[in-house]
Amino acid sequence: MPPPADRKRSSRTERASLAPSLAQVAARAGVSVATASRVINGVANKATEETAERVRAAIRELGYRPGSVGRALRRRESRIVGVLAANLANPSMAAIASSIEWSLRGEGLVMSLCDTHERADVQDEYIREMRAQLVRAMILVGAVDSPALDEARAAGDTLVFVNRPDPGDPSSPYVGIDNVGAGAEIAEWLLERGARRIGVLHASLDRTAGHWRLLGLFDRLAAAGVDTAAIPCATGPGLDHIVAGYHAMGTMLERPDRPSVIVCLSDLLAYGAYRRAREAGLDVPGDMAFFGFDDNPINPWIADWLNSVRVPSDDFGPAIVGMLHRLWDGEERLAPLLLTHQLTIRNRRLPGETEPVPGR
Amino acid sequence: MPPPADRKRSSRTERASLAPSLAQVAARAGVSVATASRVINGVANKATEETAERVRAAIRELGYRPGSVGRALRRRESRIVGVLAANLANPSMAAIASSIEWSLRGEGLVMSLCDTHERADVQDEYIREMRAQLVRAMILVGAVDSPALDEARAAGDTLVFVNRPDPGDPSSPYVGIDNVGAGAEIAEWLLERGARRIGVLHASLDRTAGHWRLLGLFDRLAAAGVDTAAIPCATGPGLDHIVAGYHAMGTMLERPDRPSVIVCLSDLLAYGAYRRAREAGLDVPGDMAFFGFDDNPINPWIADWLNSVRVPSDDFGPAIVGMLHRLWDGEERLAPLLLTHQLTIRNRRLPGETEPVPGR
DNA sequence: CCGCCGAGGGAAATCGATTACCCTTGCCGA
DNA sequence: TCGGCAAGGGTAATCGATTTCCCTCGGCGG
Repeated sequence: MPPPADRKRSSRTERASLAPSLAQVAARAGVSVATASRVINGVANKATEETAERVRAAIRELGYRPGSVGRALRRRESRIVGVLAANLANPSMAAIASSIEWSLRGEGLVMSLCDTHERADVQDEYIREMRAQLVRAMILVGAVDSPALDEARAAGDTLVFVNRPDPGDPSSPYVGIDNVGAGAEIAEWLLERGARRIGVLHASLDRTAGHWRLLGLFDRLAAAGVDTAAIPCATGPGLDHIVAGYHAMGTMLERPDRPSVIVCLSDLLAYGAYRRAREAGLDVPGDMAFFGFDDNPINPWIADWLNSVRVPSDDFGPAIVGMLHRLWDGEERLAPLLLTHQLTIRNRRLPGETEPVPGR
Repeated sequence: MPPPADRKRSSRTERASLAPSLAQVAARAGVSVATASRVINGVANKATEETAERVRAAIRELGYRPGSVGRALRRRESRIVGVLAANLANPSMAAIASSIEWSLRGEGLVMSLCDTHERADVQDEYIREMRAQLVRAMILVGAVDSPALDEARAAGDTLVFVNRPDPGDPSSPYVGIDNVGAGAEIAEWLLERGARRIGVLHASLDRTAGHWRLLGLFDRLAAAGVDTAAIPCATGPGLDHIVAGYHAMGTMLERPDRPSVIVCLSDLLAYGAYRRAREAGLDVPGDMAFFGFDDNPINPWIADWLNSVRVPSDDFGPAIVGMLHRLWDGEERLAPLLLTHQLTIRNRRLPGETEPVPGR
């Protein structure tokens, strides 16, 4: 609640022309506002074709467009969909947001985009504001646990969780990729190639996609008899994955058993690690191979040293909108929707490893 | 106007709990809605401290928050600011959008983000929708000429143009960088180094930042006696700068007088060109030096071959919000606000050029 | 001829917050 | 003592669109 609120915007209130209202349309067409409204909304058996045409003509002549605010007030639901992203600086989240925006537009909806910066208090503030806007749904791309989130869930708001399941209720609608499976695929590839000296770089593992990616990676390796406890892991401080990757790589390079394959739990970590490795005089990918996750669209252009798991950013929008429709249609328990990822290998050679195991 | 409109959302209308209204707060505090409203908005001399405290207590107990929709309807102005970006897939625009979002949040405003895809019809649709939402302002990051834009300007809406001036009125409020100056700085650097074999890659030059960058570059070169008409320029089709850069580079490589320095009018063009050059067997930056514009934040990490002009993305939000306040305060003719860019040189060596001219 | 039904359409309530306008009380100066 | 004024607060209009009632008119079956 902003206590004083600046009230000095008066000079600007004198807008040149106000948008025409439904009342003006009705007057011009010689009908009541009720009838005009019904024509606009296509209510059947409520107007002669001739009447309807008069209304439509008036709309055209005045350049009328229904005011979203009045409509939202009455319907108790606006045409806005709130999208709360944990970190817009991450290009993969930005790409997902962009995909969502485009799909919403196809439905006549508008995206309101917020960056929670992974902070519960900021997320709370935005959730409350979105609810005050009577948004039609909220899409949380990387949600954190917070009181307002609980309120929204309890109030029966339409919520879709993306990339990270609802921290407060695992059964909430979810769209993402199979992070465990993706981790396992990298493990599989490394096993086939006989990679031994593996290292892992990660940022926060608390409730993040990274947690599951690591799980899938290690489970598959362990199942093949690898002692995963002996695999060196490094991390770095901070929310910025690039910087974290840079520092984590610094730690990794100090180890006596320096790995030759670095699996980074996100592309950004790999970017930071890449620079650190090169500063240390290493040749990439000659001396060290890298794996990432997300497969940023720029990788094929300027980072062909990076193998990664492609996340189908463009599929998120349609998938999420589809899920929204099913929720609005009253479907209750929606199974998590896992989009298909794809292991993208740009660099097959592993530095200084034993010979590849012949194809099975 | 969507003709039929699906009316099947009934099952979902049964929200569990409705948000409390001002009337409920007033009732609980034992005052009228008018008084409650005035307490909330901090109207002076309209309530005893004791009364005000009762209202505040009721607000706390009910968890009340003013509904933005009712307020917007009455005030004829919502707390939303529409941001229309020409291309969100471009990380530099996404970074600017992110900066704007963060600054708006500091003002208690909410960003509604739209991607116009450089299309006038999409921009029109969004502008009309934003106006129907009674947005407090619209920020156009790369506007194109369109009818609805004219309407908005004529109606006296608060508009701020970013990166690309208002195509319909050069005197509209503008925030950007000095593209001409930035182009000139690159020219200056090239002249100092004695670079001769220069090539230029560009996408559309129609009313874009690239147009001014090229102008600054060529003017400065021409002033130093270089025959700019002889400088090879190449372009590629499409809206995606990366792909355009890739194809443009293909064209450039076919020329007999292959340049050794490529100035790309955006970083993305450089990314595409980089891959094409490497596919042709060139070593970058050994065989070919690259200049870009925007200086994507990931450059220092994974693209240290690229010299670029840093655009201060983080400064856009504060600058734009500052401009909004001056507009709301009634200031009329705001001079264009040019943020300070910076030439970032990561690679000083020019391949196969004559010796650098000794420092002047 | 009566009752009923459907089509066509209008009047007014409604959503939630703001605000113009009005009323009362107490105090102070003339 | 009276007028005026400021503080404190309530009533109701208002913003724009939707929607619930309600009314009228024709036609049709009984």
